[in-house]
Amino acid sequence: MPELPEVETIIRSLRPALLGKNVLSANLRWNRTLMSPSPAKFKILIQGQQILDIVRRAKFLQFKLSTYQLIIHLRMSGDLLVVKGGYQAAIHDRLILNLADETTLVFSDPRKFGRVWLVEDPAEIFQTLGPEPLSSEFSPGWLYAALHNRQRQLKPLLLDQSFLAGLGNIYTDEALHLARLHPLTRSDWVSEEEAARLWMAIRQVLEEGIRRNGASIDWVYRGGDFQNHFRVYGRQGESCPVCGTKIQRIVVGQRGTHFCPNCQVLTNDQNPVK
DNA sequence: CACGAGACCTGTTCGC
DNA sequence: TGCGAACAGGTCTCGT
Repeated sequence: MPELPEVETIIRSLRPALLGKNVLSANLRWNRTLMSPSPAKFKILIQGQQILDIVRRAKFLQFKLSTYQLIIHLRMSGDLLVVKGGYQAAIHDRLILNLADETTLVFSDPRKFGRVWLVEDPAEIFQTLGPEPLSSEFSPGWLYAALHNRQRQLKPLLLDQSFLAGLGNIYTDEALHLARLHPLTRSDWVSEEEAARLWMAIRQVLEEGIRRNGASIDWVYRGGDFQNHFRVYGRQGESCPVCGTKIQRIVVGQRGTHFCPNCQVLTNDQNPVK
């Protein structure tokens, strides 16, 4: 699914097209997309709501409306697009919002994992999220302390949204390679210097992802071009851009994990997490 | 607390 | 060509 940079890119494209617009009606085409309230209530409550602002929290899109907030998580295959003029629903459309001025906001999601909420206050949805990696709250010192609070493998820990909010499978692999840390490294074995490197790497890959308008892989094309600049993700068998060693793919926590066995050496292999 | 497996879903690509 | 397996940007729940 989209990770932080893809969500950020989508929001930046939606904002100018949607701010100030009123919602006329909603067409929910797959009930399980909607977490709350009930479909009937949702259709009534969202009518007449004006879109005042659209912001991002972790991988969630947060639409601030007149009274309520529309919260959307795109999960693996969700996408949002704005169509001007008449719109004919397509096969994978799960929620369609008809807006003023012949404008349509379409939530398309082939795999049906995406979720939508309409709430007065999203605090409950966000309450378990860790810090934003691009905020000042996320500092090298915080990261070092947080890593030492746990005994987890780095890769699954960085994917854990309650630890740090926004990284997904691609940017985690990219950040670990840039930081020269093996995905299975024990979090509490990371030195201060390594933590600082990881902090810098996370910032750098996310910022580059945003600068390149995100990554588009598979058939879910969103226009970004970060996929052409991956260091290791999906490049198993190819040469490491730093040292030329063949990039390896292993499975960690049921996620494909890509790394350079020469640049990213496991220093605690005598003391694995499990 | 930490991990692995299974579930939720559909579509594409890979391997024989 | 065909067909099943493997795989995909995420997250939740359960058992150990």
